This record gives sequence, C-alpha cells and structure tokens, in this order.
Amino acid sequence: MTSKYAPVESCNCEVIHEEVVNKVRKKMPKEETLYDLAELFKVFGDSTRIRILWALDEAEMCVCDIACLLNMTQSAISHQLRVLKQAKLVRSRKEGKVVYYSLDDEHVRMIFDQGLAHTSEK
Amino acid sequence: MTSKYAPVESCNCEVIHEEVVNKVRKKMPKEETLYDLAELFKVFGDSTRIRILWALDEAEMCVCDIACLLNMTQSAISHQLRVLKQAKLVRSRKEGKVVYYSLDDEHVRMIFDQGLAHTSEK
DNA sequence: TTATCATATGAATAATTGTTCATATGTTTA
DNA sequence: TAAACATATGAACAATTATTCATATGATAA
Repeated sequence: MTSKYAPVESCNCEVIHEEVVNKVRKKMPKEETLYDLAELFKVFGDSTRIRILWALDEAEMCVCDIACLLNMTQSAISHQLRVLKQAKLVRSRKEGKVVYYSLDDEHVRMIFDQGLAHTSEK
Repeated sequence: MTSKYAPVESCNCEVIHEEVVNKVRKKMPKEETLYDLAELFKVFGDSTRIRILWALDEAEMCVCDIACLLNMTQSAISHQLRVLKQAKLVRSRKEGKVVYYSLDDEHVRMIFDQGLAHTSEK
C-alpha cells in the first residue's frame, strides 16, 4: 500500500515543465483505478503465488497437491490461496473433504506472457 | 521475496492426486524464471510506481515534474525511479541539471491493459 | 569562486507481509 | 459414536519496504 504516510501538501520543487504536467494530469486515470491496479499486481508479486497460479493454469488441483508440488506446508498454501481467491484470480470447488482450486481469470496467462517477455529480454 | 524461511522438507500431507502433481511438475518452469517474474510484478505492485509508469507512458518527464504531478516529495520519487530503472522499466537522459525519465519497455502498456481488464471486470 | 538548483542517496522508521505453529472446522470412515 | 483427514484461520514473528529527513553530488548561473 502507498498511502501509509500523511498526504504531502506539495512537491518541494518548482514546476519545470508546467504544460507537460498539466497535459499528463488531465490524462491520468482516477487514483482509485491505479490503486486497484497496483493491488492486483501486488498479488502477482510473490513467487509462491506465481507458482500456484502457474500450476493451476496447467490443472485443477487440491490444496494438498499444491503443497506437495511446491514443497511447502498446507497452511502456507492455504493462506496464499485465500489471497488469490480474494483477488478473484482463482475459484474453488468442494468435493467432500477436498477443495479443488482452479484459475478464475482469462487474463492471468496474458499477464504472465507479457511479464515473461520483459524478464527474458532484459 | 519468498525464500525467507528455511526450505520445508516436504508437505505435511499425503499426495492425493499423484499423477496430476507429476504432470504439472514436469511442466513447471525453472524456479528462477518464476522468481524473476514475481520480482517484476512486485515492481508494478505499488501505486506510486504504477502512477509514475502511467505518467511516463504519456510523456517524458523530469523528477521534479513527476513529484509535482503526484504531489509527493522529490526524494520519494527519486527513490522509486531508481527501483523502476533497476527493473529496466524506465530509462533516463540527462540535460544539464535536469534528468528526464521515459518508459523503457514496450510491454508496460500491455501489462497495464491486462491488469485493467481484470480489475474492471470483477 | 560562490550560490543556487535538480537530483541522488544513506539512515531511520513505521507499516506491511509471508510463513510457522497451534488449533478450529467440517467431512468421511470405522 | 470416535478417529482420521483435508482445509481454514488467528496470532506471532521475521523480513521487507515506502517514505521522511538530512545531506551529498554535480551542473549552471551570478
């Protein structure tokens, strides 16, 4: 999160290129829009969650399976699945004791691909 | 970062669907690849940086201008520009005292668009 | 030179966060 | 019923991080 600190009243320097600043200011989306966007990318910004998403893009899996695949505790995975579910990136389906998770968004793959395009080039 | 804790020796539950786990395991990318991907998205996961990237997608700007636009201190912006530069998402150009920053990646816009497609739908 | 200005940077701090541990919940099986 | 099992969850802790403040750097102007 960013608005952890008290809002700054103004930048502490002169505006050098006022026209540019005004032009860009007009085009900026609502604060909330960019905040939500950052919140979404924050969810992608953890390698455990990235690995879970990647795995679920291959197959629907239960919590146990994911924990085993990633060699992590069931608790850690469960906590992260919760985050992913709140972000509406995964959905779950219950069958007896077992809860199956799967991807709940068609954009995940696209986001991955664009990210990979960047990281593999640089 | 994720590997902050000692590696877990194994998940603490039985494998329920061994075939699925094995199938997915074979298809998983290298650990490092997914780690780098998470590191990239972490950079997008802060609203100050998202706003900077968005602004720079509209126009090349100097540090002062960005600080003014976002109503934040020059120092805070400078620190974040450093992060963005290390991630190779922005580049800089010096002209006298003034340093101009601009986007250094053609994928930024695409990543934004996919992210927005998600956040605006849900 | 000296003053001023734009930017960068190191240290400190407060807030956030991912995992662990213990335990709770809810389902199936004996 | 009780036991076993899969999953969820709350508290605690360690690690990370975004900003602030003070100051350094480097360029221009006086």
